[in-house]
Amino acid sequence: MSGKTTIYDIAKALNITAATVSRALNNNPKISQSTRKLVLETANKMNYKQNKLALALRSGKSNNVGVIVPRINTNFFASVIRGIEEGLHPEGYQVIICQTHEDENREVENVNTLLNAQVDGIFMSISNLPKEDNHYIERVIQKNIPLIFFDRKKEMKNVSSVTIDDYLASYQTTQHLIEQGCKKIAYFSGDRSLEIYEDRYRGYEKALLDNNIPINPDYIISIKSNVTEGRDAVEKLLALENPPNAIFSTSDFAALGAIQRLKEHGIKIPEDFCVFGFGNEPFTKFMELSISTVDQSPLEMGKMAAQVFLEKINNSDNKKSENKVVLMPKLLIRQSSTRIA
Amino acid sequence: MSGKTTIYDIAKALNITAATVSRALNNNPKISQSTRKLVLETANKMNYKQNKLALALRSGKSNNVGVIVPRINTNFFASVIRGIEEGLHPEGYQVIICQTHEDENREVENVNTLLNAQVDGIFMSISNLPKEDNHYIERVIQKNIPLIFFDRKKEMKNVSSVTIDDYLASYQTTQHLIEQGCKKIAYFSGDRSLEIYEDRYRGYEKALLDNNIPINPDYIISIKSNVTEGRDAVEKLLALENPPNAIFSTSDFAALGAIQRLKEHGIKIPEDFCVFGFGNEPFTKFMELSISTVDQSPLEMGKMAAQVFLEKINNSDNKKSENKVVLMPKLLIRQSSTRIA
DNA sequence: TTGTATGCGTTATCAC
DNA sequence: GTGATAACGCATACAA
Repeated sequence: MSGKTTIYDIAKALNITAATVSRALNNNPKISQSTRKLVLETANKMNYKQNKLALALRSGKSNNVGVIVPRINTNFFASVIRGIEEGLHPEGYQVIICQTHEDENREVENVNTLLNAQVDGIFMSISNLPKEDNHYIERVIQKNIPLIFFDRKKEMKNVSSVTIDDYLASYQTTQHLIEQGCKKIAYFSGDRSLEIYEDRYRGYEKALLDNNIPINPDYIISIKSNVTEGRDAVEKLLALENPPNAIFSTSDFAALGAIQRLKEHGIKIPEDFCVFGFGNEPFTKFMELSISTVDQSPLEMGKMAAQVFLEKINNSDNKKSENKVVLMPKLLIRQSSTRIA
Repeated sequence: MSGKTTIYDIAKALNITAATVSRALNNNPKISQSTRKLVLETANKMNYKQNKLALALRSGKSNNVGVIVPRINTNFFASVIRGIEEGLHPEGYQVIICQTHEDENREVENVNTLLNAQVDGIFMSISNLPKEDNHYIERVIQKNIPLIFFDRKKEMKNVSSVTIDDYLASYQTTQHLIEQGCKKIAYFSGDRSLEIYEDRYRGYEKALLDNNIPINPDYIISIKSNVTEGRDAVEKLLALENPPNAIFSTSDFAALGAIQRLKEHGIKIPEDFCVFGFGNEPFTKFMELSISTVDQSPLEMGKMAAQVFLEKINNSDNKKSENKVVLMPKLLIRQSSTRIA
């Protein structure tokens, strides 16, 4: 009783065959009520549990999906994963997580591992730069297993994606800052070889253009998403002959660093200087000076990604098609950018 | 070439048998160098990838472990999971995540699901109250698959655990507050039917006792871990005839809510009132008034849990034994509780 | 309605 | 050193 009861054990106990047991367990119509009941009872008595591994091997369907993210312990990624899990749990899928640490070798390795594990789908937020070598991704598509990018996507045929409209978010944010009276808006950019950062940059650029504000290359600073880089960037900006009076940071952490450093310089926010972040990290709301930011609705993004996956799975003719879902960003205008009430 | 190449395909291509291919692939000593090389080459050419599912079924080892947490998107749990993943990845294990949403039915369901998926180990942070019915946990132990509790554990035979010394953390924190001149220390408690919260309460109690400070039942408030509950609790405390002059909150979020509300009442922190949190949520450090808190080193906790699991797996004689690891908490004394420099 | 036989992809145990 | 065969646990096509 301790180990594992199989359908054979049940069959033996009932002097019937394993096939019949299997049918009874699976509510197969071709079976008499009496034997079904009998099987169900003894199965329960013998504490039978289906071995998903055997089922998976037999059916070619593991009921597992893989999620690949740079790291799991940031609010954004953790929340997306939560959304995916919640969307897929009712359908009986389990979620396997993989981290890349922004290392593209790890990304390739993770994809292969998931493929070998026979997952039924892969969700991923790109880490590596969009090089020419997409061989490992092609393999996924060829195997005809659904691939869904979220947030950091790569434009590809036959690959679905769920993202927010980064261009729009960026455009609206820049527009907002201009309306607050800021004409000299610095921009903290992520790596623009990733689509989301390129899109955000274009939104910023376009908004300035539409307002007849020239682009100042000195105001464009490439940063990594952490506090220190935000602080350093502020130093550079304040050393300029003509320093800016606002920062739009594509990272909340860098925005925080910027605010810290600006304050240390005695600059008043938002009176003298506006700051806008991106990502709606929990701390942005909690600060005494709350930080304006863009909400990416990660939970909804995850749930939507789950839906996209399920649709692909259920419409087998649809499997080859792609579905690009673009969610609306939400500007959370808080104290750090509110001059005009 | 698109679908799946099996060892049979390789065997056929080489006019040898699948067994030989398998041996070659697994570096079995009983094989000639020449055939091995040949097999390896064609395997590579045909883009062969081992089907882990078949291997798992055959070997009874899935190379998957399950992690069960109340929710994945809090810094603490996400970081522990990260630690587990990083500790297990080098050994070839994949991590399957499950959420309970603090619902004990979900907890039972998740354990069963993981068992059916034939995971090689289960890591879990208890959600449900330690009722008498531990049947679902017993099943895990009986099946002889390693079970490791982290943080929210349950005292049981044959179950390992990794926790911090909650009693000590709480004792030291209370002692610290007393040393800062606070004799009237309110306490925000979690559900004391969970061991960690009981331990923390005992630490608080003992420190007061050791300092000849009587316990004031009005100061003990049971809260959930969120901002609102912290705010509400402060209201209750300030309405007392003899209100406290410090709060030790076992939740950072409640500590934040408390601070917000205290400030709104014009109470100065830390001059008039000290506040101490628990958990080292990222925002505690970022606040303009940084919040003192207890660091639980979640990353280390996860890595340690991974180690405990690996030791159990590798010493099969050790499998039945238990290993209770207790990590040292770190008090992070920040502005919200620093009167004396 | 039930039983028989087979295959999912591997590896281990025999033989040769 | 290599081949044939069985087994892991399950579900189904085919027979009966």
